[in-house]
Amino acid sequence: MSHRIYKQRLYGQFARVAQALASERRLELIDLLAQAPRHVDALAAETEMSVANVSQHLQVLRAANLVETEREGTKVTYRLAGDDVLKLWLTLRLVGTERLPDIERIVQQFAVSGLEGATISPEELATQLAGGAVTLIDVRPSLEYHSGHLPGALSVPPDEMLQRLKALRRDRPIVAYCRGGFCLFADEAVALLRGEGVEAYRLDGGWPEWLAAGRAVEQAAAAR
Amino acid sequence: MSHRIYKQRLYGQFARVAQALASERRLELIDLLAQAPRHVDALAAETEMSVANVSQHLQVLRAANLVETEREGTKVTYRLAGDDVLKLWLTLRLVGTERLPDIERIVQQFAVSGLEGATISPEELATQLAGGAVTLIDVRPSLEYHSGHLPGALSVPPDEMLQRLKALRRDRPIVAYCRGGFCLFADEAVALLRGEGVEAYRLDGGWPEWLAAGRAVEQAAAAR
DNA sequence: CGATTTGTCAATAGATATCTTGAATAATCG
DNA sequence: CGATTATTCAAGATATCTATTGACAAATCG
Repeated sequence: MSHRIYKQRLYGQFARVAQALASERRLELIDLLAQAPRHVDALAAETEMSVANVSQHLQVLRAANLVETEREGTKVTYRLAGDDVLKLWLTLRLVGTERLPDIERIVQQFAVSGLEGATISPEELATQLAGGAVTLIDVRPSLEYHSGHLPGALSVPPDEMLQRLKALRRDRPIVAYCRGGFCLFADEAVALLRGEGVEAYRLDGGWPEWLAAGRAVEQAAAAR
Repeated sequence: MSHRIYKQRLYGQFARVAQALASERRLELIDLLAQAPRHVDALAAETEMSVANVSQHLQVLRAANLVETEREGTKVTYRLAGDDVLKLWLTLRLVGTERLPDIERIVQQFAVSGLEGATISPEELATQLAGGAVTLIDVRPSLEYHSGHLPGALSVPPDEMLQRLKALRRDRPIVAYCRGGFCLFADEAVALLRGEGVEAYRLDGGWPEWLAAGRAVEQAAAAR
């Protein structure tokens, strides 16, 4: 029966995509690339993997066409191949969050305290931004900020958080965002600000979620 | 640095989900369960796998909480654990379709001919159904039809297609749907009808896509 | 040109995953 | 209760995946 052959071939192809995702390490790489395109050595440094190992994992992702490369001199930039890949990663995370109780446990174990009710939805933020009545800060490494950020956001890199937070005007609410659902940078910033009596909120989600939702952004001209 | 530990544990969890999907066989099982809950032996028969092997794959899916089971006497029914799992599978398929050129090639190789422009979008169908001016047929095995189908759809099981199509009234357009994007049952029905001069269309997508879009359905009371 | 930087490739050992086989369990039926 | 049906479990051979090591290639720089 040729129907079987047809289906087997198709499932085999879809499995290629799933197999490419089926590695802790590669998911970490995808998550980083969801923030900004990067060179191989930057990925290696951030993930504490060897360059050779990162390169090998990137080849796997590239074989499934989930990432694209571009050479610039001696360096090679990797980026996600498209919005659909970002969406797949976010959906995978969603399913994990709903299905695996362990995830909730891990999150609670590392959660920053004192943030109850201190979140703001993307819709709310969009409204607030239109009114211009809040200060928005991007709590991610500056490489990521410079690759693209929410409209009007100020950069507060995590490794300079203390100084940068001091320099902010505090006469209106501050909203912080970072890499997304499981990233703690924004939580830390909000906790620090609240500890000093400032009205601060954390955006529900982060850069990738905002991007995937198709909302307005300020983005560096991405070579394509 | 405890951030690293936190991230590694999280990625490890998400990888569990991806690993569960990373098998041709398990994707086929998920695809069948996306149509209707089933017993193990039904899954084995439909996939031409041994019961033991199917059971083993189902255990993997269950370990990742992607499927649920329910015992009924000596039989065990498996079903997808939730809409989020269905959505993940559809998203994975979408990414495959966009990223892997091989898929397009396989589809074209097996495509039913004579169907150019013979598709209708879900939105259009919803409007037509409200007007009651079309005959809607569900071209899937009757087990799947009885588990749930589009409102007002008539069952035309693939193995009785010829007789059932003859019994349809032909004074108004006929719309066929089946298991979804890569299923050929509806295409075959439409091709047969068109060959006899009947105005027939194929719904873009199928049962899982309709369900995932949150549209109205007629569904058997699912034990939960 | 030779040296340097950056990334890829190849080989290998160890760990995981897959499928088959046959035995074990769980519920039902006569 | 023993027999039957439906499913799961355990063991083992085979294949695949992972991380490491060291060699190789490509572009740049002095």
